[in-house]
Amino acid sequence: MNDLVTSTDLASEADEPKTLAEAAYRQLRRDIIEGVHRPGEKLRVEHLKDQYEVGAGTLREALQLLVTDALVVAQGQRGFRVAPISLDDFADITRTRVLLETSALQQSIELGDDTWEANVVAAFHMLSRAEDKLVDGAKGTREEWELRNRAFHEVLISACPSRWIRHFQNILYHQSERYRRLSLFRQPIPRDVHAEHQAIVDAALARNSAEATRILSDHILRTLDAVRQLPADFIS
Amino acid sequence: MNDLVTSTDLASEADEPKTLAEAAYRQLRRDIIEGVHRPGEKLRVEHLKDQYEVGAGTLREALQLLVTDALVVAQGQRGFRVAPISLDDFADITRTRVLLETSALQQSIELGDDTWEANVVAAFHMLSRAEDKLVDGAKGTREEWELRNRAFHEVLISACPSRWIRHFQNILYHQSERYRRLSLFRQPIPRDVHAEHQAIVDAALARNSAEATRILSDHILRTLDAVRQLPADFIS
DNA sequence: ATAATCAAAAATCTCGAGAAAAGTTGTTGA
DNA sequence: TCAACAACTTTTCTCGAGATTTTTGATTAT
Repeated sequence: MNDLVTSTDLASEADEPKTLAEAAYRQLRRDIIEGVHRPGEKLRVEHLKDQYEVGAGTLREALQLLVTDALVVAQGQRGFRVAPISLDDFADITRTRVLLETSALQQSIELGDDTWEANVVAAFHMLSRAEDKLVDGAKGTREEWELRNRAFHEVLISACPSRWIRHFQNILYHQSERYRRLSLFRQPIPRDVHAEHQAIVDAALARNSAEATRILSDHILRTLDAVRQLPADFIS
Repeated sequence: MNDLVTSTDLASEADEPKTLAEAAYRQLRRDIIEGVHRPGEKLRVEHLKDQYEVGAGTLREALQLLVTDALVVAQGQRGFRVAPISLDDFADITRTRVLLETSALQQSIELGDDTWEANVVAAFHMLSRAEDKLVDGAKGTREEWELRNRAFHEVLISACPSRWIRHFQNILYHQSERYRRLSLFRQPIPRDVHAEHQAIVDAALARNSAEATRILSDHILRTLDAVRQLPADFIS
């Protein structure tokens, strides 16, 4: 049932890294998203090439790839640094996500076939299971939940034929994931997220486009409100 | 009057290239957009490094930067090639542009101040002048028109506070520009584009958001219809 | 004490050569 | 004649050292 979903992103993602540069890229991306490298931190090639066990030029390429995702900024002749964060930026990311994701969902609902429906309920089921394990608080369950949450949102819009919207949505998801992890967001669990997901699934399967996009919109925007109520030194 | 506009893109663009890699990147981008390197064409590093007079590693970096703009695709261990084109892709690009650009215009109309209005009329004036010269058919006037057309569309949404929307819109504009130049589109001039631009300006200054976005939407989508009526070997 | 100037140090950027992989051609055997 | 295998050529990928640029720290003059 898993392989119903086929990854057709612009930057093909799913498969194994075929080159050292790409491997370093993925490790670096993971470390940045998880906050190992702090926002605004300078990324010195000479220092990192040992840590990631690649040559200088190779690491350089990995950094360039991260510029694509806007997780790293390159400044002229002054090297690289981790993209800074701000509340304004997160608000921007969230609103843009709403714009893209609602449009994508609308098209998905319009065009999705039986297989899409099956994928949606399957992904929702996986996510629900992950939520059950989450209350126990065992280690690694949070990681699992993040993955399945991402998969759920991805499957929802998987029937949207626009590769560009999915591409941009993908970038924004990485961005907001960074904010989510960086913030004290590691709090217990998001609110009654389960009910919201359930409502989205119901509306989607009922082909109620207006309702589904409305709920999804609220769902995404709620994370913005949550971050707004965080301590001010969040920007770090 | 010109410096009213401040470039605040994610990937800062306006200034001079500060590095060899970036210089090569811009030349390559220009050549790809103008069709010097055809869609699907293989981009061999060994051959291009002489042509652009940089080292192999440097050219490699330039190619990576182009992957960001989705003008070049990198395949695992099999080098780079110019991103292929298709009618479906162009349709996708155009529709996504409509989604982003109308949203941006709506916010611009809502938030734009006097300076924004001044920039809009100024850019429109520059564009109109370029159209006048265009009928003479002197060389280089087409280039000038493209630049000012781009500037006009950029200024229109310049009051949109979302850096992300402007960033994505920027990428898509490059993409559609490639299609426009690649196609036989070099035809006389787009239709009565002037009247459409005029109508957009009027609606924007009247703060008639619904009207302005409707016209802009039609305006962008019309280019899609034009391409649809091109010979089939357009995909080349 | 503050500001400007200049030299040392660190980091980035660039390059060409060597290692690994992919693609091509020619040969052998059924 | 066709398919499979092997050696060769081409291309990509990787690495470390040298050249430029930026940054830091100390010195001097106002």
